[in-house]
Amino acid sequence: MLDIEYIRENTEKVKEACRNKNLAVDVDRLLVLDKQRRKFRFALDEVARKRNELARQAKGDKPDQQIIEEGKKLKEKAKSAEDKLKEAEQEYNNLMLALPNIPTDDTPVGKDESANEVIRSVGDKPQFDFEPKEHWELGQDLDVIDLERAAKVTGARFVYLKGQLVLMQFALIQYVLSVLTDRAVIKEIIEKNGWSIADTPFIPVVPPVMVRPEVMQSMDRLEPKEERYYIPGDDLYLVGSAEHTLGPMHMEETLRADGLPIRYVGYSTSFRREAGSYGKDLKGILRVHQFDKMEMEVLSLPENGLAEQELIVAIQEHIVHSLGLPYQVMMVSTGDMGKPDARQIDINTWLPGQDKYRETHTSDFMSDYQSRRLKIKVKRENGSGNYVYMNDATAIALGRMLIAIMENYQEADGSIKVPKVLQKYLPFKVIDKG
RNA sequence: GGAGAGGUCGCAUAGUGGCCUAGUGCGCUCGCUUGGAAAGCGGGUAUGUCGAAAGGCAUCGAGGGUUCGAAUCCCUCCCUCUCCGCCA
Repeated sequence: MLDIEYIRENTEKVKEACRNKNLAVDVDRLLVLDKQRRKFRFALDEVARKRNELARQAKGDKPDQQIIEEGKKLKEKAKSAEDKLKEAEQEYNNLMLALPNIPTDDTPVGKDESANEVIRSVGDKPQFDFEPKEHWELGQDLDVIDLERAAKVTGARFVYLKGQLVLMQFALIQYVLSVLTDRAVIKEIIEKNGWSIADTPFIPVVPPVMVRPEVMQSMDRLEPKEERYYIPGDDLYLVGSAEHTLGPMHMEETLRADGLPIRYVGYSTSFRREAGSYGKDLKGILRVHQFDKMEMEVLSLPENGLAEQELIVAIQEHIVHSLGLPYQVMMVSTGDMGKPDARQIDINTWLPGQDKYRETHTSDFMSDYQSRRLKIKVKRENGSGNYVYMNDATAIALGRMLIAIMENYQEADGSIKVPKVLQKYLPFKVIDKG
């Protein structure tokens, strides 16, 4: 949600953001409703004041008939004033919720993903003296990915991960936790880039994977609903990311400025219905309904919000790079970015089997768009500031990183070498048929 | 899942229809006092919203209702605690 004062003062900018994000929201109508809403609010307050006065008059005594009559009249007036206000406010709120966040100035403007800009490409693509295979082929041959039985038991786009691949998933979790919880690593990245933000390490969290609808609405992650799994008996949604329950962890709280930034790394299973992706990535585990992921979530002072995103991206790069995977960093354009994003940066990792870079990480700078909906505030000395800035980002999407490792580290015989940084967590250096 | 008890200002508590414009204690803070401190005494100490301001309005877990008038009565929901059941 945007600040109504900001909308009044920067109407053109808000309209431009809607256009650039391909969203149709009637901003002029919103401003009309804003005026109405305040007018009706004032009228209602006036009636309430009169009612309070009358109640004070009646205090202590048995009220006489005149006061009762007067009170009844005021009650009627209050009711109709309230109805008018509610009606205006409802439409106002709907429009407020429909408005997207304003993209930062350095976000490329464009209709869709074709306008995304690659900022940098890092790492050398591996050279093979054989035709590299895709991950599903490798996985099936090594008997570490079983899609057929998963389809039989649960359905398409579900998977059994098995054996050494599972051990590697847990090695990845261990490795990523070791990076994110180490103050020295965070400090080194910050100093190398000359940023002036805290070296606070990330606190590991295993969050709930179910969430209330109204909380998802506050996160602006409920829509499109078709993308979410829903449990009617309990009126709960399954999260599509740990972000969905990490972000609202501090909802309706006022945080101390000296307690910021708060940095979390959540580990959870994520559930996505993949509505609208029929026919896309049908083979393998690139796009499945259930996958495990580690997610960063950072609450910070407003002035540090952008630097926090820079830090997050640097951490993502550190992880991908240390795993020996070639990648590119991409600035996502207005047409492709999320509605609540002010700035979105993706990391696409090289998949030799597909001969393509594919999205493995995303980083969402939300400014105060989510915190305003979630009512997460910060108390400051000078009284200003109000809402915290929020960032969320992939720490590691386990399935997709496994794919990247399988395809980049494959050998001619179909075995897969274990990246160096993971070796200390595993009792083997190669995934093979054993 | 069943039974019961609760949710009030940063914390603790009082408050069973008008004296609540929510009291008291603690904490915090300013001042008096002091060589300095403690104690003591006095003042201040929530958030949102409308307004240029004065000030108004709203908020006692949330939402509805009854009433001239609700922290207080009724309904629905959320959460916490205790006991029982079930369970990794």
